Amino acid sequence: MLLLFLQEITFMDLVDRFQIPVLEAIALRNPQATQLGQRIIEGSILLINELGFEQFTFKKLALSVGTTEASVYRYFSSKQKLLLYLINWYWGRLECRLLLQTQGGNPKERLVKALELLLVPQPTSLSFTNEKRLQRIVIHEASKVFLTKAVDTDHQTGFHSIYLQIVHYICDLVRAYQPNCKYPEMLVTTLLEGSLQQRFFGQHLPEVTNASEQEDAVAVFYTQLFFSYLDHE
Amino acid sequence: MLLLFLQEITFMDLVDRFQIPVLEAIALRNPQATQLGQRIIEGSILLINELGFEQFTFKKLALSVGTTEASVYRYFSSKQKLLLYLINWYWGRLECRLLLQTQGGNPKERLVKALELLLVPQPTSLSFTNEKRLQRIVIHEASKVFLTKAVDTDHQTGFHSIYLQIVHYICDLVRAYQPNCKYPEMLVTTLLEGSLQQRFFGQHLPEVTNASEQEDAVAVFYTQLFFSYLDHE
DNA sequence: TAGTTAAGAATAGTGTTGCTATTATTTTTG
DNA sequence: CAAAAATAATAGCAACACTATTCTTAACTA
Repeated sequence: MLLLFLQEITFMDLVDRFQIPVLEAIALRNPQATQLGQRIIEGSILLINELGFEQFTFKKLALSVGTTEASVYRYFSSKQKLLLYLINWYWGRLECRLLLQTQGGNPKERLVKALELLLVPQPTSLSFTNEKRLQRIVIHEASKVFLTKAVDTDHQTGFHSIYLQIVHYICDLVRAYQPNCKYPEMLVTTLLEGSLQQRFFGQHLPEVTNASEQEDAVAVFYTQLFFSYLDHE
Repeated sequence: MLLLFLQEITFMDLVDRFQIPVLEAIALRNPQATQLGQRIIEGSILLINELGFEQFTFKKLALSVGTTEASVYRYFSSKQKLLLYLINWYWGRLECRLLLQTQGGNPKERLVKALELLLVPQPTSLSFTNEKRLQRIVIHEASKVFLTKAVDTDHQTGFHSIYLQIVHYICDLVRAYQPNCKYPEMLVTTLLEGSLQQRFFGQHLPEVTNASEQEDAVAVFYTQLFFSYLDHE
């Protein structure tokens, strides 16, 4: 019991302290290393949530965390980079959980665990409200790091490498479970992106989803979809 | 043979002349009704393709079609509205095709036809290159009409009604085929949005999709996914 | 046919955004 | 403690989204 408790602490710690090399390439300085940097991250999560990414500016951010626009530019060369940083932070923690929590068991069990981690919002040691806000940003803004003129150069620079790793890792689990699967990548990204989109629809266009009907509708639907496709052949 | 030819012409005509009430609410004036309006539409398709929506401005558009920024604002109150117009134009023509081409047959046949219309790019009477460009805009920019702070008011105003109608129509086909299906809306939007996203990945992040492997991979995958889910229960 | 109206276009703005160069201040470290 | 490095503040610029106002031309009408 005590051991379990200690493991819990250690695990939370691991996920949060997990070093993500990509993040250092995205930011000009490491914002976690200074007090101002941390205020910038905290403040940006609050403000992007409040205003939406389009209305969010470094000037407004600077005002809200008590600094100047130019100082924010010393950490991030653009607001797009800041968003990329936040999104990668989120994916980085998901990847960490995936690697730690899908080690044991047979292929099916590992897949089921992976789907749970993807589809069910996970608790963290971040403050509850901050975690909710970051999830809201992922749901509302994550696609915007792809849907930009800079995708190709961002991709070349490796800014999306964590996302690629996650997709690749789950595809390997899929192939271990069902070696005949012809389109594992499509299946996995359909799940990843689709589940986020359904949560967006649930909040804003409830007519085109069933996400608002039950708490776990998204997880249930995509798990069924996933395995009925894999078990069909 | 002659009759078939005439029918072809009439059909093309129908799709293109199809009146879309939403479009009139989105634009300040009907751009199809004046020569300048048509140049604005044509020019915006070219320029959004070239620059991406973020870099696209009314000033650049005005320059490229030989008018002034203020004149463009007499047709569209913002560049977001112009994008909404283009995307709704695309959905409008898809809806028209759906209504015309999925009338006969049993539920299964109607569903198969509907999926084909959704998943396989359709020829039109627009110039081939212009049609390609509009499809590229839908793939790269369509989500941006949802992912904005104005979703809720846009939705209330009915700016997304064509999209809702399409989803609703196909959901009815799904229910006719498989009355027990618990999550038809999720299934249909997963297909609609997923297929666009896979084409985006195919062009920019080929590692996370199988869309680039064969010409028809997207259509094949989503058709399989769709029916293995519906036939599973 | 002269007069009224309205659509269309041009001019010239306003306020905001994204970003940078420069200078000043604080903190770190040899 | 002094030099170097990190951090912050000032001020500014070009571009952007959008608007108010005026001018021009075409269309209808008495």
